[in-house]
Amino acid sequence: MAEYNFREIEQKWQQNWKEKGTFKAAVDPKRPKFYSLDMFPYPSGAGLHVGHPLGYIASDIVSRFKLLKGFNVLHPMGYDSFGLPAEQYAIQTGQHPALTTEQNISRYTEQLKNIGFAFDWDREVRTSDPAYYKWTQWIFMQLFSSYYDLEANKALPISSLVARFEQEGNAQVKAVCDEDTPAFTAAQWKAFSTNEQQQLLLHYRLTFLAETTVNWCGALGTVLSNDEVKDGFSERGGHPVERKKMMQWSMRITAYADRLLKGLDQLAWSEPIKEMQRNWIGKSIGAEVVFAVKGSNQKIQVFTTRVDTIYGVTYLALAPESDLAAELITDAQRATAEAYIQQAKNRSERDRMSDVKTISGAFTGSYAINPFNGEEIPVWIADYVLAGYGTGAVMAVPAHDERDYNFARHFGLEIRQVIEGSMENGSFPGKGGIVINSGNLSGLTMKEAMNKCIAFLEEQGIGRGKVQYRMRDAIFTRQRYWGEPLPVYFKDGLPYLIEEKDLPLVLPEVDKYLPTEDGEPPLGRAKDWTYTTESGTYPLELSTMPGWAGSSWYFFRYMDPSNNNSFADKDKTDYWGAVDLYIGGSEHATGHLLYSRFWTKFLYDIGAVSIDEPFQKMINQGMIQGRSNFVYRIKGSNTFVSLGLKDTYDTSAMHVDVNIVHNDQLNLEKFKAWRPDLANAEFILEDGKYHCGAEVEKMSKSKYNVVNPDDIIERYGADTLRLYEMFLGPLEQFKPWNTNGIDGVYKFLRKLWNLYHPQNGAFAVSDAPASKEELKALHKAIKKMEEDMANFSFNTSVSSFMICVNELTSLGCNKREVLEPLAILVSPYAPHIAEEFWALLGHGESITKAHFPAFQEAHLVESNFEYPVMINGKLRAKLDLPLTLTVPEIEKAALTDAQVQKWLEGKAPKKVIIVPGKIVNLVV
RNA sequence: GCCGGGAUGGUGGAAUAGGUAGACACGCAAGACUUAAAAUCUUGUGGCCAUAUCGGCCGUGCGGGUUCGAUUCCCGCUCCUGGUACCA
Repeated sequence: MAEYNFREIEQKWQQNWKEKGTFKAAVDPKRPKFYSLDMFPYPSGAGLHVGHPLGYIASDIVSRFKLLKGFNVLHPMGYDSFGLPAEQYAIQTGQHPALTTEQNISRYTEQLKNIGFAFDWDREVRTSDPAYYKWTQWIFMQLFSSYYDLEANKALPISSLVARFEQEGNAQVKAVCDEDTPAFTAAQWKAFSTNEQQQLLLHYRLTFLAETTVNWCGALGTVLSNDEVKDGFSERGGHPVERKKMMQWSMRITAYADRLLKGLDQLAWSEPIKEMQRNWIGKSIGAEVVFAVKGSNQKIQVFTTRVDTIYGVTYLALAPESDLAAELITDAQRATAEAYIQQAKNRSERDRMSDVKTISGAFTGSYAINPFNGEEIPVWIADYVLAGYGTGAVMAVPAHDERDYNFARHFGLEIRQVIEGSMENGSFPGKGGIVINSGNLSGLTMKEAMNKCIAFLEEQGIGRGKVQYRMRDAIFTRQRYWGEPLPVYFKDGLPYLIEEKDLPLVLPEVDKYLPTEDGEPPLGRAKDWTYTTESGTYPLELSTMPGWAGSSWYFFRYMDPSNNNSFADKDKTDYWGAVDLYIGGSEHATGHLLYSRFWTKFLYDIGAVSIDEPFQKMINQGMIQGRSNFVYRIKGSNTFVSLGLKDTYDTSAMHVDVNIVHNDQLNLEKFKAWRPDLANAEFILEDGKYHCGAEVEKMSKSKYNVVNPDDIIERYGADTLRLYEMFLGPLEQFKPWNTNGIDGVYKFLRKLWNLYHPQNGAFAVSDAPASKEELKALHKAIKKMEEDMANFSFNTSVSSFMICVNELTSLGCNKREVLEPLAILVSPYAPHIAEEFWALLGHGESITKAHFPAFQEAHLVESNFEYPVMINGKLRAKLDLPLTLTVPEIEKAALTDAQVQKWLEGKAPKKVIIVPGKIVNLVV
């Protein structure tokens, strides 16, 4: 083979890996394991673009590096194949989502295989495969059959809870349950009907059916979770979303809030992602205080983080949505207050969010009693109070809270300072100050006052210390077709699990993928969507699971993908353990990454797995943005002006396909062929070239800036694509895609090829021993690669390969002693060409079975160092000196140097700083 | 508003236990090869000044500080970017 023929080489080795099963992983207790995982993709109809493989290439490099280091590597790939786009497409075209999904998966798989990943394809999983979702349904069943025990601080079987109820009722049971769970004795429990008992158990189950306020998206006909809604619009499709009360399945993720929070400390994730999760969980420590209402037996419960400022409370504020607000309105205030509630309700979520500045509210006419000093304080309705957080009521302390302050100023309410400090600039939180004007709390610090207040509240039975979370329980149902059916049937209106032997509950066929005429989800159209038990035939649940169900545990399934008796064999999950490296986008910070942690902790609690955090180390790759190119058309003509001249004409910019532009220069022939109306286009050029304008935008078809990896591979090969994606910049950084530098990487591979093919393209290596310089060039690269692997700094490794190859080329190196380790070194980045070299060098086995070359410091040891000599902070001379010199010897050498003496002008330096092996610095 | 991340040549980027700023690559320019183009190779390439030589000055978003020495540490800003938001 004369030239570097990447097409032939890459096809050959991809075929070889497949035939030999090179990347098959298997449990092997003798070798240390390494689990390298990518966030599996949703197979969209648009196919893979160059942004997708970025993270996969990085994890592939790490995986191949770990193989060379002797690890047993698990590196799988699969598809998150349930989802909205396939269903929307089904609604439009009638094509079954399974078919669309199948086609998209084939396309993705083909594209991925072209890049030469070291995936064990035998372990591929698909969340929409019944053999897979059988176990998603099984996990759901375990959640339904469990409750969270606060004493054991873990999930326990619901049967043990029932046993306790039979013994002692629920008064002493410390478990996570709904706020409105009634108290009952053992005798009462036994007297309840089965229905009543089941109803009560739903208050405790880790997945439960309850009326919840949900994000309803009418256009999509389904409920969405908070993280699927952005600014009042659906994340997919951008349709408006409204708040609506509906019967929904929920997951009691809040039971795990504290463990999810604490677990973060042990994880090697980036600080921003951990911080996002902390904010999302939103733990606040405070107190619940009950205010009596004057002349009524109504009570107002508030949550506050600053109970120490209780003497500064000058009004209470209720959310307009709260039922209590409506009840507390007196006749005198009825007209204005009810009008206000109506007005607040009519304002959409979005209005309320975008318009934060306007202060509005209404007085109810009622007064509450401050339990600490008996003061009467007015009760207001205010839309800055959110129904969904805490109790939907706040105690307002205008002196020490900015929102309360603004509200009080606006409505002329009292502002009473209770923390030492200056009110000159309005309210201040005063967290470090001393409490004043507060009866027996005066003189205490915030912490002391809080403790005293909480003790008082608990003693009086009118409140308690409380931890409040921002995170809500996760809604677990979607009124859609293309998802996992819930393994639940209804008897007397109450949910029951189907039997485990009947799993999987397979998604039924329907005639259309739309809701039924009476508004039921699409499964309402299925024939015989019922479940038969000994006692009769009952309707099955019509909703399906959300997109995050299948992705919350897929990392376990890879360990044992075809097991039909359990979701994964315990011996296997014990061996592979937690993911050692997880690479994916940061957009899943609060969704997928939180749900996966939750399910893993639950599976740990029930003894199904031995780890309680799924992802030990995570790297978030930055998004690849599009880089659009523009041409400038003279208005009303078919003439296009090059970038530099566009302002001398009256032009309008037009997006041009980036695939017919190279290094920002337009290929005129391809441009004319691009669209029929451009066939007779004319150009005004600069220096004979047409320069295009460029801008960074999102990658999108309409902007003609989508770059497909297949095109790059066709032109340069997969090894070039892999190297170039890494060379583009740090993995975690957001960066626009542009192919401007790709030629350099391609050139590098050809130079590398030439090292092994020195004359007339014929392969030849010499067995002569390598020179000192040759070994030095090699070992510099080995050292750099090892360091970079530890820091996930892939771009700098590519540079170091280039330096190494440049040096070896100028040394004319052709020694096996250097070229053999060099092939191993580059093999994680450019596996195809490396395999080819390895075979040419006479090895029968894949290069992935080789050992990473051992770095030898001895090859880098220098005898001399060129000292920079700085005089008054400026570089003035360089001195080549032996590294064995002592500090006084270096000083002497520096001071006698002619160049240095010139700058010293005969004066003796005031100060001499010498760092051996680094620098000489003289101060005059 | 709050919480993160960032700003270095024409471009992507490199260098932080403080120690020669601009590695590597692209682009550009000049040259070689060629009928020509492509490809390839060689040389140069931060800015300004300079008798264009010796060389000098300025330079890592802006303004200060610490230090013999700061892209790196500290203080105060500007801009870009991600997340989140009337969270009590």
